[in-house]
Amino acid sequence: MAKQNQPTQAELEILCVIWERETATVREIFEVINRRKPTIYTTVLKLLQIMDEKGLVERDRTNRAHVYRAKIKQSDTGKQMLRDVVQKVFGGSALKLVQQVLETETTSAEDLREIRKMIREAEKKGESK
Amino acid sequence: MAKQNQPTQAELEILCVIWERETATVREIFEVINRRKPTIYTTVLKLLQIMDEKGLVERDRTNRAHVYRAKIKQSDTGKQMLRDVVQKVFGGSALKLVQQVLETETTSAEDLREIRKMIREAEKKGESK
DNA sequence: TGACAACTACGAAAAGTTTCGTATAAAGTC
DNA sequence: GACTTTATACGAAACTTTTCGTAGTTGTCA
Repeated sequence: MAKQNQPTQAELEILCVIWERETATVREIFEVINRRKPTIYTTVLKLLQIMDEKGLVERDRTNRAHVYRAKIKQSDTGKQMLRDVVQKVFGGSALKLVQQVLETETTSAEDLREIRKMIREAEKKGESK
Repeated sequence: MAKQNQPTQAELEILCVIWERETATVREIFEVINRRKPTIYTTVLKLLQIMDEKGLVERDRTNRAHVYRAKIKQSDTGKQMLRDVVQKVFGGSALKLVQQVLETETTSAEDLREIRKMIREAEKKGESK
């Protein structure tokens, strides 16, 4: 089932790192995060333990250094967060949101082509209904 | 100047209501929010006072019931939030985000046409550089 | 004017999140 | 084997955010 367990800010930071590399140990995650923002090792560790309890990640304890893996998908998390943003600040309009993104983020030519393609598909889907 | 003062969850909830009606009293905001989630009047009041201090809203105190108005724009807040989401869960790719939105939210035919237009513009902008 | 209703102010409790220190165990090194 | 390094566990402090109760003020109306 779905979750009411959305990750907090710090948890998201950590999930990010895990998502990028499929699997990670505390030390690996710590290295990355510590580079961006000086942090203490056990803080990351503790957070991961909490995330484990919450079911956001799972861990393989066979080796001394436990290996973590995300239990929630990046795309689901993104979906949820976007749903929130659309709802709260774009009054439910996906259009306005996309508009905002295209204005704000620099988007490469390939990406734009890609988005075009997606729109075609979305239109097709719409017609068939 | 820009702000590091992003609204918290509850504050956003309130901002939403204000954005929708330009201007609002505590009672009006309370009514709306209380409908969604039973709340106590003074909780909303307190939050608004805090938001005032933070500069998220401003208030006209001439009448007994103060009239609040958002001091940060909905679009700026949206921008900021999207920047976060793009960064954190879509690895900085606006494409992936748009993709997600088009898959998730139902988007009307007109909206799709509109998005198309925006892409043309984005492409033009890209070329000119 | 007196009683009541609707407001603001605000401190402090409660809840949620993040950070940090200490204890303890396993691995590696000389 | 003793020493150093690198792990996990975990409680509790520190912060942040949200909720709530109480006090005091102002307007209304009979």
